[in-house]
Amino acid sequence: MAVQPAVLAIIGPTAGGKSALAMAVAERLDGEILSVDSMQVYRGMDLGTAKPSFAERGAVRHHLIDQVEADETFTAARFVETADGVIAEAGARGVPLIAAGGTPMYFKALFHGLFEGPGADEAVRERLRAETGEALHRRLGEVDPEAALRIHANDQRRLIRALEVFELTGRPISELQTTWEAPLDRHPAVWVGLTWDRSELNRRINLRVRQMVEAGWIEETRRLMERFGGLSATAAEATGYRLWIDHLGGRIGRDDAIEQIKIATRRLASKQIKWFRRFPDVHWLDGAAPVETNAEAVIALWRTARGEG
RNA sequence: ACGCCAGUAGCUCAAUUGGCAGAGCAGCCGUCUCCAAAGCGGCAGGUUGGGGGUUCGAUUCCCUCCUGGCGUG
Repeated sequence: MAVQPAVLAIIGPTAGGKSALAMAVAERLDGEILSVDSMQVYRGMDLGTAKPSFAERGAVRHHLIDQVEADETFTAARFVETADGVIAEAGARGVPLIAAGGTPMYFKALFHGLFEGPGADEAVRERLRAETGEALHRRLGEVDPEAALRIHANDQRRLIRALEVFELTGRPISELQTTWEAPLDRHPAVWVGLTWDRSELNRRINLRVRQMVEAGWIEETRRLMERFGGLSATAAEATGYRLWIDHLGGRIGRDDAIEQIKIATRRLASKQIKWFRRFPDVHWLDGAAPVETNAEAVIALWRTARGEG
């Protein structure tokens, strides 16, 4: 007998209606939502990350939102650890869990697993960061030729990680990394994706960016800056916040910032689409269809997979 | 109307005294295993505003027209 899925995964590009669909499905299945989003984990970064409202969070329980302060660091590994706990606990209660979000890396890590290895070591990284990419690449070539072949000499971030793993374990990273070609089966799940016509999605992105600004995104950034003085390196990677920090510092005009945010968001959507379309066994639905229609289709898939015909 | 400045890739700009027209950003493709809304690699992109002239050779010098900006009337 096949394993009954305990998770319903909803993937798709930003501004594509994942949250609305997840809400609709969660309400009908009496389920809870697991946010698979690398930026909604930061407290106070609400408007810019399109975080669900307090009303929505009151109606349906959300997990993996507001995990740390905006001046702290959050990682894929920490996401997996926390999400594993949420899935186990919801499973024990018999509650359906809807994993929805736009961070492909987190989906990969959660359902495929990260390799067993050492975590980040800031001291080691700091030391390696001082070296040139060429020096790092040469050194990696000596201890792990296979990884050196894959990682470009300019890709300092990955060179540092590979050398960090070698220093900490004495084993090459290429030997430790498990294959990501296998099915995404760490947690049995039903996979649903939303597809979009690109120009239609771009229209939605432009509209949403404008709405976020009108809702007070710049003020939100100002509050974070007053509170922390700056965002952590990871939090600052969120689209938009860095532009607003520059805007508040008088380095860029409001309209220019908005334009750049629209561009960055379009690029984000493009990258998400490219990652997600390689995920196996996804039931793709038209994102432009009414939420009710898609919710019904998703619930039907879910019931079938669970043998609840 | 006259004078000055500018016009080069979708955008912002480069191009030694005339010598194969380049870069950043955007776009497209790819990559991604503890920072991933990040990072990295690649590709494509032009009748140099139009027309004429000088020259072996013009984005560059000359003439003319067009467009935009500034100044004076």
